[in-house]
Amino acid sequence: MAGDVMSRFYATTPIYYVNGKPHVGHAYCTAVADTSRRFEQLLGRQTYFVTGTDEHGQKVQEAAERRGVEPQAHCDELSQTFRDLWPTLNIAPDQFIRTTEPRHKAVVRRALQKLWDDGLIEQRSFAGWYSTAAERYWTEKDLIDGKCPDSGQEVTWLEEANYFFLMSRFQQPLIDAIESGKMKILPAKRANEVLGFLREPLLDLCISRPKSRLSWGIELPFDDDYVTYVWFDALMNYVTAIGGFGAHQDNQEALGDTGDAVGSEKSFEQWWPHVCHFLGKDILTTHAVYWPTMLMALGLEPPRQYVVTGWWLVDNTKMSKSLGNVVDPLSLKDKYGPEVLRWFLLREMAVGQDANFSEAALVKRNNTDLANDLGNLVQRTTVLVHKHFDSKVPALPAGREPSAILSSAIDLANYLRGQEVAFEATQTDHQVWPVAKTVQELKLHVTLADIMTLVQRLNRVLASDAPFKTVKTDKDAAAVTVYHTLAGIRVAANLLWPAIPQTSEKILQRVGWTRGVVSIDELNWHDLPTGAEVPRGSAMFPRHQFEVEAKAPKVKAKPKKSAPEVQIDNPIEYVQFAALDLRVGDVIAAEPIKKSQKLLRLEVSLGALGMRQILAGVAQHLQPEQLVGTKIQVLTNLKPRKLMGLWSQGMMMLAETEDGRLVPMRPDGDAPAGSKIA
RNA sequence: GGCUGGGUAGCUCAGCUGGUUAGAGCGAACGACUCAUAAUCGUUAGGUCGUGGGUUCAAGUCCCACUCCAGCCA
Repeated sequence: MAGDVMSRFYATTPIYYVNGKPHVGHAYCTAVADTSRRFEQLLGRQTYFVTGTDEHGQKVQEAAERRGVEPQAHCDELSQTFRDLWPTLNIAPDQFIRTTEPRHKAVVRRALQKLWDDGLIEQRSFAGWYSTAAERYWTEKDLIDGKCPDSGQEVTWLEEANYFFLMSRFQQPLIDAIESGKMKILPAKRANEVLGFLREPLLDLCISRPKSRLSWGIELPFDDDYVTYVWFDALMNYVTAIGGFGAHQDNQEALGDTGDAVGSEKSFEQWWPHVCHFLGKDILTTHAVYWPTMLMALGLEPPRQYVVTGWWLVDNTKMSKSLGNVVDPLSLKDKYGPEVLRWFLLREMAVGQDANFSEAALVKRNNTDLANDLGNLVQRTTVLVHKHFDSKVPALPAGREPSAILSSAIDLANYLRGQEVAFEATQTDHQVWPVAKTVQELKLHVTLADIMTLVQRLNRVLASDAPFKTVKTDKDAAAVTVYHTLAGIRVAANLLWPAIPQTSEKILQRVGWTRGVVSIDELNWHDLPTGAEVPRGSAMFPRHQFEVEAKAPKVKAKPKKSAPEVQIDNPIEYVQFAALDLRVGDVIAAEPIKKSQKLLRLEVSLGALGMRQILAGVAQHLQPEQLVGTKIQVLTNLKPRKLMGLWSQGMMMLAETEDGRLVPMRPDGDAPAGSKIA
């Protein structure tokens, strides 16, 4: 199949909207696309990878106005920050496209003209309550107190004519495309979502904005009082980038000589529809509904594949531009290096699901996967070469066979490469799949984990074959082990190249392989030439310290005989303790609750943290007067609970004596309300 | 409110069309080794598989109800 059209892979990211700076969501999606295309490249497919910026529309116009600059100047600046970011993450798009480029505007206008000529765009007048803040119309019943339900801002009654793309006509064809698998959406739950959306009648899409409201856009070719709706404009970039709708000539001019990739008459039909759109779940509808119907209307095939990524969360909250309390993940590339960040993003998150971001987790990934497993393997192996084999890849002595464990590593490598290997016999600890399979399913985290099993297997080989021992008694045996370990490292590094390209290339050098990364078909274990120089080098992945405050003290690791035995019932980790938010509170008010014999209702001030209502079951032990004006200890992050119809937003800490009395825990000395107790 | 998907070991999750003692990774414990970045290798984890019913010779695995969570839609 190699070489034919089916083996092409055109990867796109969304073109990012320039109303803000790049954040980890952008970086993640682009890194996945980059890695995915590199894997496809390894698998022998022709690939092309495009990213860029989306620059028209109201929000950009406003952002520019706020900064007091021209929209174009604003776009130039922000677009550049995106363009400059990718190389620093070792992300290598083939093309960076901007929607304000003439070549793109021309495509949008040609496309609109065609739809207009074909009667697939209609003018309709429309009236409704328009909110400038939300940039949309609302119906009467949407309004809350006569204001915009989203922004709370004033709305104005507008009546205007607009142009509508007759999207509704393509509802059934779209459903068919999804159900038949012609248009594949991963993960499957996202396809379900789209189908769910399509169970309701699909409306036509308003694709124009009157210039009186918005000037920053592409003029409609058939009515220059209007500009194009930003999504219609933006989505077309996927066509422009590969030379569709006559863009190939402009592409040639704009991009220089790209071979026949995107600048020839044939480039578009070569690449379309063999596309894989990577996108975040927040823009699923535009991509999986608007876009394919637009394409169908234009007489083109819908996209072959979508990969919908999830969000990075911090404390289960979406992380994007504005979270002042959190380390900016992107800044961690400066602290730990781009490859560590890439590895973390790709290995930690299952494509399509959400995942939690933390610096501690990143450091752990670095230390366990990269430093301990991979980096240390390279180090310990090459050191043996330097010490015992004259810094050269040892020759394979005749008549010596690799050990069983070593053979199993070779089998594993070939299995990962997709070769038919009787592999089950060689007990793997867990299920491993050929790289091609998991890559096609976009389970990149699984792909990487699977490749790492090869690294682990090689570490096992060293422990089991013990060349550092045999070298003293049977140097040939050691030579066999060391040669194969080097060869195995080469295979692993080559397979890991899509995720950590720079490091991978360094590792190849370190094991005496100077011919660069090869495709998976050519990745023969035994190709590593003997006698090649093995250069000296330092550790590739330094271990990092990142002390989580909640880390349990490790002091008691080796208890001495003299250590007193302490019986602890139900011991907990420090983490569990740290999860409790205990604070000093001032009791401002206290009163009994009518129908309850036990409960007192307290109003407690936590200083800067505000007031809390707390129901405490102490009515039979304490009078309200004994509490008002005093300080108590409060567990503030206990899940609020309703008792006797009242919310209790915390718990008062009490000592329960053996005879059943409840005694309030009171801070000794002067601790202000809100102070943390630890 | 409607639809969809979930609730499995401390944490993150696998468990396909129902079938022997419910799995992996991380963490933890213990042991081995000493070439290596105090790295590596091995052994160990006994969890009412959200709750309650039901179908079946047999159910995390199918059905019903309940509950909690997430997503999509309105």
